[in-house]
Amino acid sequence: MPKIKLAIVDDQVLFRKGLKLLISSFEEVELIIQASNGQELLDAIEKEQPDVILMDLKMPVMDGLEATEKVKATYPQIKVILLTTYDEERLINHMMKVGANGYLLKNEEPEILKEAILTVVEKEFYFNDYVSKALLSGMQKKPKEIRPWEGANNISLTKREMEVLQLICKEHTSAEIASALYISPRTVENHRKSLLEKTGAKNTAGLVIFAIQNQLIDLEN
Amino acid sequence: MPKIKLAIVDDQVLFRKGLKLLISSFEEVELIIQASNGQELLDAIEKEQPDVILMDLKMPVMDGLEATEKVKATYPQIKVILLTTYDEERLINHMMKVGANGYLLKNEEPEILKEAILTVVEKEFYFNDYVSKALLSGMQKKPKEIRPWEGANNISLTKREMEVLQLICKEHTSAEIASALYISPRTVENHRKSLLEKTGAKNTAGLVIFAIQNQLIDLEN
DNA sequence: CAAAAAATAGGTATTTATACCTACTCTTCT
DNA sequence: AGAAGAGTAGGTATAAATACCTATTTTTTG
Repeated sequence: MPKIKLAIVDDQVLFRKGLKLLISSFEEVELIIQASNGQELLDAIEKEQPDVILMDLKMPVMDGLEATEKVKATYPQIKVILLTTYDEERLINHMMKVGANGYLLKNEEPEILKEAILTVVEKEFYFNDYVSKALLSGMQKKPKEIRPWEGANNISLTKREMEVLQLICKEHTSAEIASALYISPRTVENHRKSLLEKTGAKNTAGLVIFAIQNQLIDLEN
Repeated sequence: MPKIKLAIVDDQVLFRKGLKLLISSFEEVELIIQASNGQELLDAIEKEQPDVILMDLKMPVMDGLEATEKVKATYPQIKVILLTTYDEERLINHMMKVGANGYLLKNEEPEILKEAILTVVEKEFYFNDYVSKALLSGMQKKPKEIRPWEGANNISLTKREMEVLQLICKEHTSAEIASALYISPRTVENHRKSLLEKTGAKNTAGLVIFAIQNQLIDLEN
């Protein structure tokens, strides 16, 4: 069984040296690249591709997020584990978006590091409890924003109006919405009318803007 | 140490009975509610609140997602584990959004079920590999769908098209845009036409979505 | 239970948007 | 010099959205 080829990217020399020593005690892992920033890493992986990259989040020249994105664009098969000092929940969502396969606190035990490396190779991802919890709380609607269309602006849309609005944002015509909801096109037009009145929009464009500003629709899908 | 109070919600009687028997072998857990749909559950938890709810995703009257949302609105401390037959990746994101604490396939081993129940009580969430992987792939930008109109397609709007698009997003009609730009309404319609063609939008709503996704307009103003 | 709100749907009319054309001028690029 | 694209504008249609109406049924709420 071939060893897992590893790259370390961190601007702190001492941290790299320590990590190198630590990793030399893992029989399954072989350190092939050491870089002090994202640019150095990108230059190095052109010659030889590692299986896993341990990447510091905060680095000069090119930070971990940017570097991860670029690595993944060219070598999607390389697994990237991001390292950071703090448990920055708000960053985790963004990390995952750039394509990182895992996330690890720098003050974890060496066994956890080893487990993370082996896990990303085997399962494509490594999620510890920090990440899972952050992902969860990041995704879940906060009590306040469960119904964002109620409250602040004091505009409350009915269930039907919401459905119609969402279909409008998916570029459907009144007739199409009518068949989708099994109601008359005239009824849809009534809903459109009250949507225009309630939101103060002048036309369909205004309705879409309203929906997006109030996060009533999911731009991703 | 008090037992964990559990509720089961599933429309299939046989499944409920089987689950009940299974759970009776867990010393840490006590089954206090059985319901066959979301509405029954909501009625039942008014009298006594469980610690954990095992909820089927597909149910008549009120499905698992809707029921989860309603339970969480009133009793955010109750942990909800959603059960489903298939590994429906595309649903997982939505499940988490309504506030579920975990997600489990119905064909898991009993030990996994027990682990899931104990884990949600202890850690607020239970993520198995299915979920983690789905979450990850759901969040990561797919190379192809990052921005279909950027890169490969390389949609580039002309100066005029951009101006027209921005005015469309400000809820102006073609006639209004024409006077604003001192050109004929017909010309504006030509620009609209090429905007629809270039962006692949079906109508004004699609144009607005495009403009926002590509940050061509400022949502604040 | 009565009142209010929501959802339903029809009539009629006008305004806007979209489709499919042609065609001229001007600049830019090869 | 010729081609290509951008910007301009007109004709003729149809499709869709919007404006005002009335009116019934169902659901929610006080």
